[in-house]
Amino acid sequence: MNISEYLLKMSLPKDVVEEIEGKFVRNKANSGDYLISEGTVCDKIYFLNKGCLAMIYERDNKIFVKDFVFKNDFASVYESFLTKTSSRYSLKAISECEYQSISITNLEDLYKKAPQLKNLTLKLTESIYLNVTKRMESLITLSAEQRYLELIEYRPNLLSEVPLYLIASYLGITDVALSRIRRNITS
Amino acid sequence: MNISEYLLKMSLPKDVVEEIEGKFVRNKANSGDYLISEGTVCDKIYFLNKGCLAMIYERDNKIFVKDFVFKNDFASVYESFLTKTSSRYSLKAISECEYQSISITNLEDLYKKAPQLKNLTLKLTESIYLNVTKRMESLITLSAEQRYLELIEYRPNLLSEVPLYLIASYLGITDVALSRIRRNITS
DNA sequence: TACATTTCTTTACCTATGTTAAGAAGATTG
DNA sequence: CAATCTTCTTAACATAGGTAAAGAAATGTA
Repeated sequence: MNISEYLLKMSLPKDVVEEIEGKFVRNKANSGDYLISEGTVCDKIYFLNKGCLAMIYERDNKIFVKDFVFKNDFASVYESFLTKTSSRYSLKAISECEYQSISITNLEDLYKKAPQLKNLTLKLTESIYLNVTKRMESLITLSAEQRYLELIEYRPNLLSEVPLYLIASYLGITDVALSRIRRNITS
Repeated sequence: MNISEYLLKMSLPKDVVEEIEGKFVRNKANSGDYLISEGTVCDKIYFLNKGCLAMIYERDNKIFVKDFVFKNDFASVYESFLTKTSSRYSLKAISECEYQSISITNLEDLYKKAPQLKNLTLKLTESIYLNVTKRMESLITLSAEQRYLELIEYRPNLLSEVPLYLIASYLGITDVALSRIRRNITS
């Protein structure tokens, strides 16, 4: 899947989609590469064609996973992108990736030519808002075990694509705690 | 402060602001009143002129506070509003409140007449996204005590306007745990 | 294939927070 | 003002999850 198919699904007209597609630059990343590094301003929006990304935050030898991005979805360090301030997160490839990206300048040009796109941006912002909200609710209302079960039900491919210590971090627990939880479940 | 002052600050032209203001209906609520009840669709956006609201979720005799709303800010059960599905949350007045509200129908009419307003909506969605994100980060990276200290620094008026057991819930802990934390701090 | 590195699991011990229950303090109502 | 209800604190005990360290398993590399 490429970005055109995605945009057509969102019922944008074909000519607009072609213009948008043209502004997106194709790229590859190896596992471990950083698309965005902590401390820099994220001035791009990415669309992931293949592979898996993690938005992470490193401190005191610990790693905090803010979110995962799977293929056929958009990615950006939105706080940095929206506020044009330097990002507290890195966007890191955790497998071999293929992606497309567009700069904020090109995106704003497109807004002028295709105002419908602003709707798309609004929808994307809404969609990531709904995601963060759901996750926050899980953190407050569920136990770590419940969150883990919910996660693998909701994103079954996660286990095969992402190392457990990153999943643990995403759940807000240590790898040791996750290991314990997994043992309890299988027994 | 009323909604006009707020909108003028966001540099919307005066005539647009007046039209918007006209579509907002003024209302009052007593402490304990529900503006929106769990299970209904939230089809309004509120602007709080006075008082304090809590977005809550009740289950098994427990109460989960999703967010507080203070005066001079907008409120809505956004997931319900955005997706037009029934809300899992209630919006409850926790003090004497005065507010203004606009229905989604009227809001969409305004979009047609004043497309700039869509920008405002985007900005609001972005702003609540930034809030939820910040809170989720706190939940993952900080201890309950750190979250409490951060909260009272960031929202110093909270302690005087909101009962502690609601603050505890917002922090993701019990009232008992918060009481312990407060004792440790003052000693 | 052998060695090195990364990821995962296990153990032992520690701490923060949950649960339940009781009482104190404060607020509300007849 | 007394009675009632709500909120806050404290105590005692239970449990989930953290920390550190070690080894096992898996993966990557010379």
